[in-house]
Amino acid sequence: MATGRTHRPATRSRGIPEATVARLPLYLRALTALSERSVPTVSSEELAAAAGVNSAKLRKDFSYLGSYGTRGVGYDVEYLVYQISRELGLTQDWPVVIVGIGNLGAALANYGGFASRGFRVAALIDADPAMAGKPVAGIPVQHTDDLEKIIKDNGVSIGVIATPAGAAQQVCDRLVGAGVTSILNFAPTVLSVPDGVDVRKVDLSIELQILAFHEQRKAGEETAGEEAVTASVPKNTPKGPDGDVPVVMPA
Amino acid sequence: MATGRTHRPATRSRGIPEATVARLPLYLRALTALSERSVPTVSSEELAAAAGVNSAKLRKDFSYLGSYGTRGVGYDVEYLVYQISRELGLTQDWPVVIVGIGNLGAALANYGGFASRGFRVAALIDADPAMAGKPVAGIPVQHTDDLEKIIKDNGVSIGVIATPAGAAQQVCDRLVGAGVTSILNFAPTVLSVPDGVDVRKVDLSIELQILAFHEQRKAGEETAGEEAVTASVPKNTPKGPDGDVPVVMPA
DNA sequence: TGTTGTGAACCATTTCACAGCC
DNA sequence: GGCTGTGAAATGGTTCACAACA
Repeated sequence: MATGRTHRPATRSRGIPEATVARLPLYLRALTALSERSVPTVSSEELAAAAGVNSAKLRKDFSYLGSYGTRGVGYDVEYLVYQISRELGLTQDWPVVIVGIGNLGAALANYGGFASRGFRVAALIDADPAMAGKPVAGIPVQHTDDLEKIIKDNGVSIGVIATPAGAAQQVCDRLVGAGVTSILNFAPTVLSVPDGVDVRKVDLSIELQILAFHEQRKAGEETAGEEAVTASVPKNTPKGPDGDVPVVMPA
Repeated sequence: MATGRTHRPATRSRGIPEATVARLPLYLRALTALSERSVPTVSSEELAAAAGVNSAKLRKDFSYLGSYGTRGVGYDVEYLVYQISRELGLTQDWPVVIVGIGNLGAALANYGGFASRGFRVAALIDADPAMAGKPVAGIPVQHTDDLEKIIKDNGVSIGVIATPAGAAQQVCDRLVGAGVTSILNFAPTVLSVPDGVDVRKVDLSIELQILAFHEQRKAGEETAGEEAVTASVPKNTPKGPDGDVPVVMPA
């Protein structure tokens, strides 16, 4: 969902399909759980079940990374955890700033899973002078005036926008101007960014509307007499990696 | 079970592609903004720009809904707003419950865009007895014990899960048992649900990891020639080839 | 034997390009 | 002349099915 032309045409063998990239975090999470239970190896079938995908897809996904499995046996859990982490760039530290410390921004700052995987909240930024200095999740909020300096001092390349929609584009422009090249946008707006900058968006309202669409169709289904089909609707939204079937996961 | 011969006859005529459905909310938002500015008509080019897609895609998307445009002129804004709203099921009221009123759940409850389009927060539910009765966003929190009753009394078919990961599956099971057929999951877990139940997930950590992947790639771009780590690397070595820092994540 | 890795078939989505209509 | 609506081509992603191999 990057905007416009992102990075490079040089379609090297190094090119991992976007759909695969989007599933790697899912595999990683399932693998981490296995690792914590000291499970040494896992088959594609088991891991796929834990990640909620089918095994053929998982094997194909892994084949883009290399041949990390052992035929007749499966995959070494620790080894895969490391390889996927490395592929995702999680073996390095990613300082992140959150801009807009309202309800949502504060919730994000407090979100634990944030820090756990190489991401570190380097700074919180808000436009309200009254918030300046107040600690949220143990981190003092800084004023928007210092945005550029904060970005540069901390070497931030990933920014999270949790401002109201009206402020989002302006904040985005400043982040990009200061050197941020990846943005996670929670504001309900389409952001416009130059080439080379990635934007991903998270939008509650859109997700609900998509659910409503399917919900409405389910309701109308009983009355639609012509279809003999339908023991199951095309559930499951093949948009990203889907949340669908199985299982597990502690903490 | 998902593995059985699932030869499902494709749902024809009424079948709007999932990718199109996922973009309708985007179009709707852009159209609503135009409507508020009293713009009477838009071309596919203009609307596409506002929604952040290209115009061919937009026209193709609209063609699945019907022929709502006028050649040589464009689309009537009000008319399209209505058609898309109807298609998405937003002309009816959708009572929603939020389960798990922590930082995130409270932020969601306070989120304005929620109520704006047919979605109404019918109840807030939390497992902590100490929260019971306390108002969040003007709505009193109710205890999990009453979950089933709340769902039924309010005719809720959409549930939002904002609990810790460990509680999510159990909450999900109870929601589904009580009649919920669409779930928006904020907990970092793969939920298992029966056929006919839709799950969409929103996962901050996954989004960041996807960004990190691209970010890493950008960084490696200038200094090309990344060495290929491949099958020649001995397995069972959770250590990188060279001095790479192997970060195996903690909880 | 059991399970991976992968061509090849299949399916979905995007993009192109232009005919059709205002 | 301008803009929509849509076949057809191109691209991207998923699933099948089986050979390779520890």
